[in-house]
Amino acid sequence: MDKLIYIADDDDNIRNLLKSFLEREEFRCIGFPTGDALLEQYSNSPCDLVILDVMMPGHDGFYILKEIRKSSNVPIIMLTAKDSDADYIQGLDLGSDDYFTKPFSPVKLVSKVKSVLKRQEELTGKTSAKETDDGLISFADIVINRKTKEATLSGEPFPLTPNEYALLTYLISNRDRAISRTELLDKIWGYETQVETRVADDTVKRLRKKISHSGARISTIWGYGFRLVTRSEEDGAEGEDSED
Amino acid sequence: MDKLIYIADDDDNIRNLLKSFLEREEFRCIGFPTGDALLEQYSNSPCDLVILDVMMPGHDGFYILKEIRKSSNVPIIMLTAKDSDADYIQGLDLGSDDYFTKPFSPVKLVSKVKSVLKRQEELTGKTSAKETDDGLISFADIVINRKTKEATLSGEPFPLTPNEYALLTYLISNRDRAISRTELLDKIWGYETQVETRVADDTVKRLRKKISHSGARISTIWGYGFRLVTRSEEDGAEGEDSED
DNA sequence: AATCAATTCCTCATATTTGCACCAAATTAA
DNA sequence: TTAATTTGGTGCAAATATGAGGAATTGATT
Repeated sequence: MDKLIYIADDDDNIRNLLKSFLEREEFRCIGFPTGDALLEQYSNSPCDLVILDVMMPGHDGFYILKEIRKSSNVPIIMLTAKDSDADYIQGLDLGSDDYFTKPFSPVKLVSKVKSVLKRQEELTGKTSAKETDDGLISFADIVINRKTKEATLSGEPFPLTPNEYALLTYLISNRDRAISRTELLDKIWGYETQVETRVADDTVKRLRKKISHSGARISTIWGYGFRLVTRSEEDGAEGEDSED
Repeated sequence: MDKLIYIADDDDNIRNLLKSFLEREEFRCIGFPTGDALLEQYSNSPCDLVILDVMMPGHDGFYILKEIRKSSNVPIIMLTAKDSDADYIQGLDLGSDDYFTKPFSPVKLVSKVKSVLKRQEELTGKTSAKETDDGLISFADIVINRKTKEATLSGEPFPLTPNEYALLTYLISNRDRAISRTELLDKIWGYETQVETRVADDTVKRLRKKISHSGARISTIWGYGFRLVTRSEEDGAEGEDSED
């Protein structure tokens, strides 16, 4: 996973507690005794998630939150001691942020961190190129909106099932290479699922039918997997390098 | 300030240039590679100002301008590559608020954006797509007052239960994206893990019934979750939901 | 205790998606 | 060429997702 988390809390105990729990889950953590210190570090070198206590020496957590929000949409989890703070937070339009009221369960916080990061990844995806930071990715005349989970073909709505959506998004994000069946099964169906190898072919088949009138085509790499190509460059390169 | 600006330009460089300049001034920006993509997004979730390039793949900026003007008086700034009066006049007659000829100064564009928005605010009071300073957020003909926790529909009082209120508020403040069930459970019910429950569906069900006579609709993203859209433009695009 | 509103749970009906079997077609190897 | 393997298409059944109605539960108030 390898995500970097900044934690600001003036209480050493809480900071270290959080660190140990998060590091046990393979997160990298840096703690700060004040929000200002965190902010300073963040502006030099951003991280993947921020945990902010509300009450701290110097500027309070709300101030730091606002400052970070001026330049970043990094997920932020607030820690509050008082219920009144919690009320206040709920009144805010916090967007994708979360809050915890002390005392809280470190286990729950960790799982919250995980789910927040997962959600973030869902939205942002890890696309090589072409991704416009507004959540749109496209290939030929197909545009996928990661935010609304909608796809369009030449501007027309283009209904996709969940699996088809995941497959097409993955293909588009990896347009520059061929993808093996096993990789598709891993990434889209997950490691655990016990399904036939041919299920990927099934979804490819259905997706092919749907995009048959588009400028995109899923070419077969015989004995290996698939690759997304534009219809104009019909004969995509066959056997690329790595196989597995 | 917190205004939302949509930009349509097929040139990634220009789009990103504008975005960075505008975001530096605290505007929120979403870029689109085509006017059609912008139009689609706008109809689902309006913004406070639109910047349109004239020459784009698909429908050109003037067409998009006309389409937007059919339903909205949002300020629109046109970008044109040609320094011809025809463009200027045509643009003005169609109801654009201003135009810039490429190459233009980003600084000037930003100041124009500011002045146009200021004028707009003086004219229409507060018609921001986002939260206004007095704690009001709105969508279609629904207005929610976060301070008093009251809602109105077309000005009429609109009773909501606590869960319905939380759900609707969350949907409205995340109008630009689809929201998964697990996120709703997480945010509104506070469930950490994926419990097998359909409480979210239940509340969605009841909320749908209540807003059935409003301009808003909760569309289902099959296999994923929900998203708030306006009822008026589920028009041309029929199956505009049920995609994932 | 009785009542009421809000929420959750349950069941059923329906629609959609997905996995798989089976066979045909394509590709490779011999 | 033939045989073995891989891939693609059709159709169907199982699994899953959704929505509606209403019953059960909770919690507050009388």
